[in-house]
Amino acid sequence: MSTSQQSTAVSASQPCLDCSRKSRCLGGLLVEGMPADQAATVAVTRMVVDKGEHLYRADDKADYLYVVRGGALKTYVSSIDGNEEIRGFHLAEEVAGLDAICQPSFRSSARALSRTWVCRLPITAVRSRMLESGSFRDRILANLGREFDRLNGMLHRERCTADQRVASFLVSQLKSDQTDEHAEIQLPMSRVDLARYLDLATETISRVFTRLQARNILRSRGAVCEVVDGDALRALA
Amino acid sequence: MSTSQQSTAVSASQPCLDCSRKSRCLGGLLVEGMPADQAATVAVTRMVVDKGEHLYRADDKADYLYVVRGGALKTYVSSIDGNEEIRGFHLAEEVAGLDAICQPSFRSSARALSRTWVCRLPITAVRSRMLESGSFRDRILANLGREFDRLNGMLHRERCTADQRVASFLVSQLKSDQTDEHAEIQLPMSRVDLARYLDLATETISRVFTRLQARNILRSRGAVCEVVDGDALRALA
DNA sequence: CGCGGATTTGACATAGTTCAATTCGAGTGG
DNA sequence: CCACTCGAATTGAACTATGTCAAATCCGCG
Repeated sequence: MSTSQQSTAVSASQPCLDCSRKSRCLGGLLVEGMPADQAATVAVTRMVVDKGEHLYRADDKADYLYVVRGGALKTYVSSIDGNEEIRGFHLAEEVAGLDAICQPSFRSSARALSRTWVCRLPITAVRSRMLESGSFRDRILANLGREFDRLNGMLHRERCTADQRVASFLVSQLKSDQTDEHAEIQLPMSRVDLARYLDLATETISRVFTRLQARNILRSRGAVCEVVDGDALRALA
Repeated sequence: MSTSQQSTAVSASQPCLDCSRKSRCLGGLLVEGMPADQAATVAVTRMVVDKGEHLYRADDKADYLYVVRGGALKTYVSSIDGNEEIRGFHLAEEVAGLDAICQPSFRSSARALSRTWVCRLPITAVRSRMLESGSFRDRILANLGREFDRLNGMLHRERCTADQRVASFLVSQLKSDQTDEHAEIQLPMSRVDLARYLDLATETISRVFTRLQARNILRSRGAVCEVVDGDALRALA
């Protein structure tokens, strides 16, 4: 992240109006095309969340959704035995809490994996804007659809072998702008969190990484993970 | 599409208007409060689907959603190796295809487990009605929320032991109107389909049933399944 | 009554877990 | 700059739940 200035500060004016990402970001689309006086009342807040801190917790009233500007989040539900079942990671540009648009409260908790910058959007504004702007409504519906796809993908992934789960996870982390060979992935989560996401033991994660490295598909040094043979990786998953 | 086996009885007038379930059913709510002439144009069709026939397939254009009147459906995605990953069963009163409201095409296929009666609702009508009627929009959002919950529940269930998966499935099949003890569940799906739903081998399903029977929690005779000790079953899950 | 698919049972194989021990690596302080 | 330290990651060895394959039994239906 290039942001040296950590702006917890609430901008005097609506922050999305002069945000550099307004054309791509949900916040920008929320105020796009609004009369200026209406846009000014949309209470979007920029926030910083320290590593390990919660953004929201399951059963909290779902008043806001969050767009990640930098850093990374995990969303999880705690099972009866106290373990975190991780349901998703959210990196820059991604939205967290959207599934709660249909519900009064969050069904999962969100916590920062590292210091994370987010924009907080009032759900009421989002809901009402859906009625005013067709393109905004479609954007939200598309996001919901992607959320369904993500959950369906998780269900599929968890019916695969450990190698396939890890491979398909890594493929999903490959940005499309990376040239196929020698792409470098910066994994923001610990092996423990990855294990809780893929429903494997951390030891198994570790063993799979070693195996992939032995087969010259991967080179992993801690959080950095260099994909040596992208095709082989994709073929696995 | 194998429409050949799908017999279609088109009622002369809009079928939801004088349907006995109109107060509970999505179809009824769709036309409720509409001016009579508008309601008449909403093209809801009653259909019968024979056992084994498809209602829709993955990648079909998602023009309709379906309310089950009687019988049972399964929705599934076929994985690369040709196996059906069953994503849900839909019994009477339930809705299938709703997740496609956000997408141009279905992401799963739906097939009848036995002769099944459904009402087919045009998605365009549903989408536009969402803009006109707040209560209808909320009903749809609530259904989408339940769909998210269902998928999250599946994710949780598949992180449990075989006994827990079966137990929690059986508990989910217990109707609330059944007195706790000696409730009888009529399972509409084969052991094979149940296995593909819970991601277990059919042999494992069978063994779990035998185990539960040995512990006097269950008594199963083929498709009929008598819950002898509901509390024990719930405690397992 | 007997056929054929569905279900159950048994014996064995194995992927992944668990527990324990070792190594790595990023901070920290001298 | 080098030793410490402490948690995270890796490796090893034994265990177990579930899968696989094969055989036996059940059950609905012509």
